Amino acid sequence: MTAAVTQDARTRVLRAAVELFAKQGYDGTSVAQVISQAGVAKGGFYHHFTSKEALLYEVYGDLITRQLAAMDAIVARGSAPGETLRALIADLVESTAASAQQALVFWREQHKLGDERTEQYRRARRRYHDTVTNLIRDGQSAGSFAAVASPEMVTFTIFGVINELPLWYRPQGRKRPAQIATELADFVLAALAVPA
Amino acid sequence: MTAAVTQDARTRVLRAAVELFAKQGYDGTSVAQVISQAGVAKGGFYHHFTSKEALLYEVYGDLITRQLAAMDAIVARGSAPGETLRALIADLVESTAASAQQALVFWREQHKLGDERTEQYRRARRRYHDTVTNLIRDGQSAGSFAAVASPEMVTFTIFGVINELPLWYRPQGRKRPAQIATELADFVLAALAVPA
DNA sequence: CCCTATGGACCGACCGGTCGGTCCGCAAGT
DNA sequence: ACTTGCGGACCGACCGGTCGGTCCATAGGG
Repeated sequence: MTAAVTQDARTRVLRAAVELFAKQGYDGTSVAQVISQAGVAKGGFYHHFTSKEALLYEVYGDLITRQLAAMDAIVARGSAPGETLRALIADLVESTAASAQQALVFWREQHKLGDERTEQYRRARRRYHDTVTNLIRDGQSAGSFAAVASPEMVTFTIFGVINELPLWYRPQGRKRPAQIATELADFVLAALAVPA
Repeated sequence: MTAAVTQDARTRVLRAAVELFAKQGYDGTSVAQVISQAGVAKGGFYHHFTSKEALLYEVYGDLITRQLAAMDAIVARGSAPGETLRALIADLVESTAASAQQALVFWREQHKLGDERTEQYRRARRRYHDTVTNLIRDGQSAGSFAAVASPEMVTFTIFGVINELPLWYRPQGRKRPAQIATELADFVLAALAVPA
């Protein structure tokens, strides 16, 4: 409501955490560093977050939720396999590039996700993974895609590039996210193209 | 020579470190955990290693060196681009699968590589990367490969899957490393195939 | 006045690393 | 063949400092 002249403490903490976790890793970042960069005292931090771990969950939960919602919307269109795959790649690449730091933190720290609360993030990613695999498998069965490799291998390849994108993508770089997405989709669809 | 009934302490420490770093991350693993699993006391550890960081360097240095040497040998054969690319993929996949934990540790902790000593690991990976990129670029110029995507994008894709292989590869799984390598090479070469 | 938001002193546990010392295989001295 | 001395492998108590987390005082809007 009140348009705060500076962001509220909670938001500042979240932003500082994303930046520091991306740069130094979760275990390599102390709560003291986070609150110092956010301009908040210890008490203020623990007023908003129950623990350092809770902070980590919040950092990567948001991106995954958005990507999953976008996936559902794209699949719901019911387009041809090739078109659907292209749209999925485009959204994944662009949302990952737009939130590269969150994506990097999730990717690097996902092995810390062990408890009940975070298992759902794993399941979310798993669902995304399975959806793409099924899309490719169905496309191959229907003859829209060539059976040049197993659906699993193709899926691992697609997610492999995208998951590592935060490591090499630079917002100031030559290539815009849309162009990266196009190139990747071209590459994948060329491999899956059925011989004329 | 003397087939030690138990490995020497140094080797046990190294093995324990790889395992724990892969499971919990470098910062998430204490020296106390490493020495406990290795069955060595604190003093014994610091007799063999100057610091915890030095231990990390040793854990991932060896694999990179071997992969780079294999790459040089393959390139030196001077085979056709397609054949060379297939051989590089095969070696990368198989060596990564065989040393999945080291590969995982390197990939997850590479952002910690900042000092002089470790910069060489970065350069080694960079050289591997550039070699593949040039191979694809030359192949495209010569007409052996289709210009379906930029050489950089193709390279990122290949290394993307392979770097994430430790996350999903299971030695007891259905697919042998050689089969994974074949599938991946088939996929990549299908995309790069020039239309007949 | 109470309730939410915040500050900062403070806590015990644990961190990476040090240090003085023990143990033992082995080669030289006799 | 027995003794002596030495050097490297290894031990575990201990260090200062930092960790994540707690607690209470306080400020200020309703």
